[in-house]
Amino acid sequence: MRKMNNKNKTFIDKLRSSGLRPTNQRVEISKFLFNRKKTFHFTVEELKNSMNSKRSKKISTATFYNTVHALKSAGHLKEFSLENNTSCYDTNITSHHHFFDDGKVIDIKSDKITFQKLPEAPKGKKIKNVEVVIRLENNN
Amino acid sequence: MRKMNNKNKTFIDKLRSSGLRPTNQRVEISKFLFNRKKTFHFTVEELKNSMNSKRSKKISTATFYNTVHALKSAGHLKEFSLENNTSCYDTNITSHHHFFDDGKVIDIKSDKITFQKLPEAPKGKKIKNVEVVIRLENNN
DNA sequence: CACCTACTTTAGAATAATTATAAAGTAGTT
DNA sequence: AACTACTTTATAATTATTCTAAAGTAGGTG
Repeated sequence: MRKMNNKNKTFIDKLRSSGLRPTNQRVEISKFLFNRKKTFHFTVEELKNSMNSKRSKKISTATFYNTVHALKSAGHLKEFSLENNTSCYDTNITSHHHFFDDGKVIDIKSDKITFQKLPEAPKGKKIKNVEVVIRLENNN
Repeated sequence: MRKMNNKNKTFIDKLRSSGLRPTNQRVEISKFLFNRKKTFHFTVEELKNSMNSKRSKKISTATFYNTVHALKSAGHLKEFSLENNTSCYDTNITSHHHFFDDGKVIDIKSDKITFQKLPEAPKGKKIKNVEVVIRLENNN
């Protein structure tokens, strides 16, 4: 018997409306990612480990990559690069900035940073977005 | 006979004063990186290819990685991550920002961006640096 | 419902960037 | 000239990610 509850409906709709078939794996991953209060930062490897450690039937690595890319393309995830050259994803897709604190990533709400001066885009180009990273270190 | 000119002296001193033995490979790489007017952005792979294509005696990949890391640790290079998860290095070590334009990186002088508002660092932490990336796209 | 087809998932191989290893070479000191 | 610690090198190993091609499934269609 297939599990199904009213939570799933939300994610099935979310997937469908993005042109993605709501397969079991995609629904499970969506539920894991989006069914939470706080925004969530993760690498694909971390996502895979957290989910699969709780599951008897594992989801394959390729599916995690496929699904995360699909969700990103659909605009449900934001991607950014960490120092150590791995892709990190963020369930907070609103425009915002980040603290980087030794591998840990903390969101900064967009309105916490405002600019006095910004450069013009080179000729023929325009600004797509502005992203600020504030690197932290320990006091003293 | 060992090649030696007054340019080399500069880089030998630069290496020595950073606690790095001025080996031939390191001097050559330093000369290639720092003996130019404009600042230079590169990945290790690019550096290796540009230098080795002109050389009969090739420098090994590991040495390029070792030397770039050593120069970075000594504060002569800045590192940043590209979208495609490769490390990019910058010979401009002064505080500054970047335009990212489809893989191409363009420096933005520090004084071209000023802040009206910046968030406070979390308790026990302080701000190490603030880095802005302005992503560009084509007009229209 | 039975079937069809395009989209998905999967295990495993392939790739790319980087790091580790350990043997041979070299700088700088004695 | 000899010594020793630091470097370089080729090669293997590792890590993150993508590719491949075969097996599975969603969502029509009749």
